[in-house]
Amino acid sequence: MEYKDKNGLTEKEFLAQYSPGDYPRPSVTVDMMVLGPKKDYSGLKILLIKRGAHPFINCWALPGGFVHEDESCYEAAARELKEETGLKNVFLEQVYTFSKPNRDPRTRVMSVAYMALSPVAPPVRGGDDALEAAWFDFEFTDNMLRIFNDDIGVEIVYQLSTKRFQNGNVRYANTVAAQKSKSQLAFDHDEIIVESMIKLRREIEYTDLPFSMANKEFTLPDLQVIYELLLGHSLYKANFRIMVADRIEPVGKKEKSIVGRRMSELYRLK
Amino acid sequence: MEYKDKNGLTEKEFLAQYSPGDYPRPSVTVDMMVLGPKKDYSGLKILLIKRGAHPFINCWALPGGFVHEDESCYEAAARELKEETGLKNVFLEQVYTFSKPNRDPRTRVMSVAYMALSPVAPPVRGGDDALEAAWFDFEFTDNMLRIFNDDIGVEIVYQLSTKRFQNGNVRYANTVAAQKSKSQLAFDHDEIIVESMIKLRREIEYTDLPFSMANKEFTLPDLQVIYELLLGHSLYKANFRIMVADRIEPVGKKEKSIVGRRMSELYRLK
DNA sequence: ATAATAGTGTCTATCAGACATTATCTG
DNA sequence: CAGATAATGTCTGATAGACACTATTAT
Repeated sequence: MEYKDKNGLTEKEFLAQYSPGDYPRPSVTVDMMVLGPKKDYSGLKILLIKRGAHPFINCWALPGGFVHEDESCYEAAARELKEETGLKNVFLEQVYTFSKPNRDPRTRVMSVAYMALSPVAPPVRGGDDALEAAWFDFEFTDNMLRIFNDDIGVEIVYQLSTKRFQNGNVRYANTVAAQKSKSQLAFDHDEIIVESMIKLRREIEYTDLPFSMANKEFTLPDLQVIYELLLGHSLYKANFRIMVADRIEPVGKKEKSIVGRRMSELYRLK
Repeated sequence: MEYKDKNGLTEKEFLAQYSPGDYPRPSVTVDMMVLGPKKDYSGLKILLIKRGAHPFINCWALPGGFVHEDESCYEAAARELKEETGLKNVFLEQVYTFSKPNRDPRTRVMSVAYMALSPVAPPVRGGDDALEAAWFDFEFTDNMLRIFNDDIGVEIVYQLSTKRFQNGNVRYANTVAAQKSKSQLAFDHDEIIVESMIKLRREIEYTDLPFSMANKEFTLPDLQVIYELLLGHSLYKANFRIMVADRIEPVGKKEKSIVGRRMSELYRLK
């Protein structure tokens, strides 16, 4: 058990004398695609931060920050998310690690991308703070990524197209974004959004992920709209209900009567 | 376009004077699960490296190494793979980034995990080199991960079980490994293998990934065996052929006659 | 009653899973 | 032709997709 190395040291002795070498070490950040529904479920919102420093000064960027020494990437993402929005205990999942040597013009910075899905899009600090944050309308179709906020007059548009790649002896298609508006997202944050959306839509097939954007108690019409917003296409009501039937249970209450006519049942996730 | 920051600098001026701050920066490595078929397709092999230094001295570990300053993680993984095995242009894909602060007892080291699938398991340097490498038999079932090499008398076994997690308001199950043999894998490499296999099996559903373990020209019985090895269960021949029918095209040759009776057609990926 | 949305019934084409049969090769 | 593997045929039950219908509420 107590092996010694070529210098005659045990593991304990080795670790006591170890000092990290002078390998060049990259900075590591987490960046997050944070999505929440509009209050009336008429669309999705994405959280962006306005950069106040070079590079990409005055560009909008995904929220994120450096990973501290004593925390995992997940913990860093959860911390940043809470600092920015107050949100905690929301769905938060690693997507991909972006590491092209020149993705940040300052120095070597790798970014571990996360996606977060929240049942709400709570107010964020806006106006003339040092760090300006805002929720933007978010549209992701087959050939277009459109992020805009009419209140502050910003529109960021990317055209999406598929490009063929080869990996081993297998070819496959990948989605790439091309800037179409005057404004752009900072760094490679367009790529982060594209990868996150692809992963998100794939995971909807075999997880309960859309439930994380619903309230604890929800109506089936609302849940269906969330599915439709995330998937980007509409669903047949009857088929949708069959699909989720064995994952939900009725609460026994009905929603508070709105302007509408018939009241819908409230359900919760089993 | 030419915005200046709070110090009155343009982006160009800012970058010229920029020096990376003294944030603590982690070391970043890539680690790879490299799988190849046995020559007779009777099983899978995994490539491991014997550690010659603390920590985990004399333990077997996934191949990998530090990401250099001028390369992406993908490039680092491809370089390490070629150095170790001579393999290039094989299927290579990022799996997950492991970042628990204490996953390496020396210092902060994050690992970006990759998986590689090769059509062959070429000889590697073994014996008494400083860096000893070897292919191990690889078995991954619902409840067991078993890695062994009878030539060198090593067996590493983990029991697999499912543990429930919560993410946002969604619960889901995850696979965890518990060491069952005297020998173990170094670091959290058991977790890396588990995550890689889960991702691999999921991706078989919607990609041509198993073709990357077949030769350019292959017979359908061979391709089916590869599918079965990767998925971990057997398939019905007729159903399998229907499933892959529209992705393959006949070469017009038959395989060189082996001991068997009828010769099978050769196909290639469309 | 009417308008509007909530919720259910049911048909069909497709497909995964299962098993049975035919075809082709060697000795 | 006997033995072995390659390749194809076909039945069945489940299910995704589509559309039509009934139910419940406020005014």
